[in-house]
Amino acid sequence: MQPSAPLSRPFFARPALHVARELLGMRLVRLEAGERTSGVIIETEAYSSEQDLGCHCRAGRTPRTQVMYGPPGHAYIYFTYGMHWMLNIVVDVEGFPAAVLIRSIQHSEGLATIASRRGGQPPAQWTNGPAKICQAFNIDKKFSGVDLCAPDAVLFVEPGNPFPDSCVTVSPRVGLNNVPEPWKSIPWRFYIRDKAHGLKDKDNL
DNA sequence: AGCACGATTAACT
DNA sequence: GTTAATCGTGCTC
Repeated sequence: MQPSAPLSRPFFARPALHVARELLGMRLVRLEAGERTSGVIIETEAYSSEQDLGCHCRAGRTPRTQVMYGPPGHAYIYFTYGMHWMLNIVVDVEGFPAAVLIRSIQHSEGLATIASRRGGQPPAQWTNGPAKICQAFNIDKKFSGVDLCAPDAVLFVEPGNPFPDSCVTVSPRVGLNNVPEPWKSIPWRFYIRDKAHGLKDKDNL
């Protein structure tokens, strides 16, 4: 498979639910010292608007959430539980706060590098969580606000093989234990139902 | 200036 | 199933 051009800004300049669903099957790519590390996105969550009480933007514009109000296609990175970084991609139109959290990927390139950063965990545990992806790809606050659509981006998303709806499960978002309804249960999480079957015959795995 | 909590993970029992 | 780790952020005083 030839390397393809990264997804450009119009892909991200749409409502969070659309982008979250369509990112499934796309490839998250990290360039580091000339090496490619990548994986197919298999789980995402949508966060959208100040009315969404599960979204950090419920607090409005703050130093942390500022980037979510900016142009789409940039990285929104935040730190939680005193030790974990999370990668989101800013979506929707500039001025409207929305982002998609990348929760899980199926790693496929740069496996030796990923293994070295994942502390002897078995491969199935390398990138099956938002903080694990950031650890595996060496992503932290230095990526806050970085443009994933820039010509020289070292973190971006490539087109992949889209999953049909038959492979996709929709559910409430994870970890919003103290968030009031309806936001706690609103089905804004998208993931591949049967990873083994869903990823069958896909490239570069 | 102080406080409670978190879009999690790994290591326990 | 339970819990410690660990600190930035936003809110209250």
